[in-house]
Amino acid sequence: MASARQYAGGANGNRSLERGIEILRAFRPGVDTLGNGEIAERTRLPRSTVSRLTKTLVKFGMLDEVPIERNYRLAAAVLSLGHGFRMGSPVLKVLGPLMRAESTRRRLNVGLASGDRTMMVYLESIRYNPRPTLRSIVAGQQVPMELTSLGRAYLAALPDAARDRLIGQFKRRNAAVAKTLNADVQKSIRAVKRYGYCAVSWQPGVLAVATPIVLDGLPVYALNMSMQDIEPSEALSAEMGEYLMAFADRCKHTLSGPRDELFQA
Amino acid sequence: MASARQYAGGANGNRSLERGIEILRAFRPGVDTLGNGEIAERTRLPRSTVSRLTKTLVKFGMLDEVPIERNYRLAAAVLSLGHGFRMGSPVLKVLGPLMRAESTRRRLNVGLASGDRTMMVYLESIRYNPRPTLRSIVAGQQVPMELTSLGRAYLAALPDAARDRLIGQFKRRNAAVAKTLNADVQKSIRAVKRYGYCAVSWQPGVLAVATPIVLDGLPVYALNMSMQDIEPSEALSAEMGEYLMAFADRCKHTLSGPRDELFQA
DNA sequence: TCGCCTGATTCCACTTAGTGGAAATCAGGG
DNA sequence: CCCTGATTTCCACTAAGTGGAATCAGGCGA
Repeated sequence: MASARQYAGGANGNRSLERGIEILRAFRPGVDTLGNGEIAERTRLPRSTVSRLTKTLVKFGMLDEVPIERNYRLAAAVLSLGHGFRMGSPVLKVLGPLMRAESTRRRLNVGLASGDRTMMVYLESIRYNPRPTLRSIVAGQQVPMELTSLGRAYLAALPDAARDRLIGQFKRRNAAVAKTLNADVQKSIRAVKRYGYCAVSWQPGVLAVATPIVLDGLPVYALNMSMQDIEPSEALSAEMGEYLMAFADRCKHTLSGPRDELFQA
Repeated sequence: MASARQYAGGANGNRSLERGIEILRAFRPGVDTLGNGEIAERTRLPRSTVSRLTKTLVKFGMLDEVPIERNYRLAAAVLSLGHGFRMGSPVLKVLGPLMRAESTRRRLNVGLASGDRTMMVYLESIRYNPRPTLRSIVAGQQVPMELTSLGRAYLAALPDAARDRLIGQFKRRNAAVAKTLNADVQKSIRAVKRYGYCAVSWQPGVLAVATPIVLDGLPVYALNMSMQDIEPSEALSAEMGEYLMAFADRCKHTLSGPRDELFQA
């Protein structure tokens, strides 16, 4: 007898699809391959259900089987989707070239990100290096929202309800440091509201500043600049903040110019 | 009364999940945003069903709503998945650095791709340019399997059944040129089997050569080299073929060395 | 080599979750 | 303000999905 608890089905969504997506999301950087058992544990789904869903995901190209180890890894189709996302993003289309030029001009890293649950996802992260061949561009990398300037700038621009919901999740996730962390987050958010940007050094020797980009009818983005192998200081923060705000102004100007292009092909 | 035709459900898969994935796949480069109506047309699904599934996809971060136009676009989470795929790919982990070095050394484009349905998907495409700042790396781009050296090398290495299924799809898709195209494809496949690689010029002024990479327990990959703004010729094909085969040998050697690393973290 | 043992897959009766046509709602333009 | 075209919600229906139990496969130790 199925003891299944109710799923508020009907018009509210689709349970199987939700579960399938959760399975895909169980594959994060660091966990390259997962077997049905591990997936079942992580997603807290019955094993038979997982078995069926992974089969479907394989059939539709989202997962590859690794028969030798009886497990799965993400398949090439997810990369196409990611590429589609980047190509379809009007903001990236406009800001990408500007960001690359600015990275070279200022000799620092420039990034554009948006939120996904409790993480920030880089649409593009341009890693500056004095040697041109060592510069690189990364897309899709995740960084924690509550610990980074990027995430805090994003939070500052979010509608109150959404922000509060997220902050609740940070607390639940890491109750130990919730107090002090929350204070830091609030401070950054106030900084964004007052000065337009916030500065955070969450990795030793790295200083980052970030500012939100808000466009009507589009998700909130955050733009950052960062340098590594430096000594974080007030003065440096202020200087990078200047650069960032000047750049963000140019970005917003460019974005608001041919606004139609944002929504047309 | 639901006139729904049977879906061979049960152990064979999950219909809702299939449909949800098809909706995501409807967003291809070129179609940045889609409304529920267009999605319904393209996927041939009932509108109410699409409405429910898109709602779920939004809730789980795979789609963003564009309320102003009442439609959807791919969301940041798909980019994370793509990044996860790249980070989790043991082959790319090993070959990426080699490919970048080889691109610089030989002054040409180097790419690694795998198949997704009837398209090839670049895990990495390194675009050589004399000016280092203009070099770029792209991931996730799709190119047609039957028209490219990449795709034909891939086909040549596929198990017979899978290859025949795909060739059937090419024919169905474009019955007009099926004859001549099929001959070309077969010729390329024979070239791969005889010489290890095939050469194709499917874009004017661009010549590409490709060879398959087959590893036990992993999907088939194809490695290519290409040059643009040149005059395709037999001699050039042969030269690039030499380079490619030499490089592929090094790749295979590197891959088979620490084989464990392919499957371990 | 053989048989245990762990984990994946398939089976199957149950019923909930999903379906799709129709009605209601919404947004936008004339 | 009403009309129009599209989208969302409603709702009765039942097929599709579910999950526990049985079966199967494959690796390991004896």
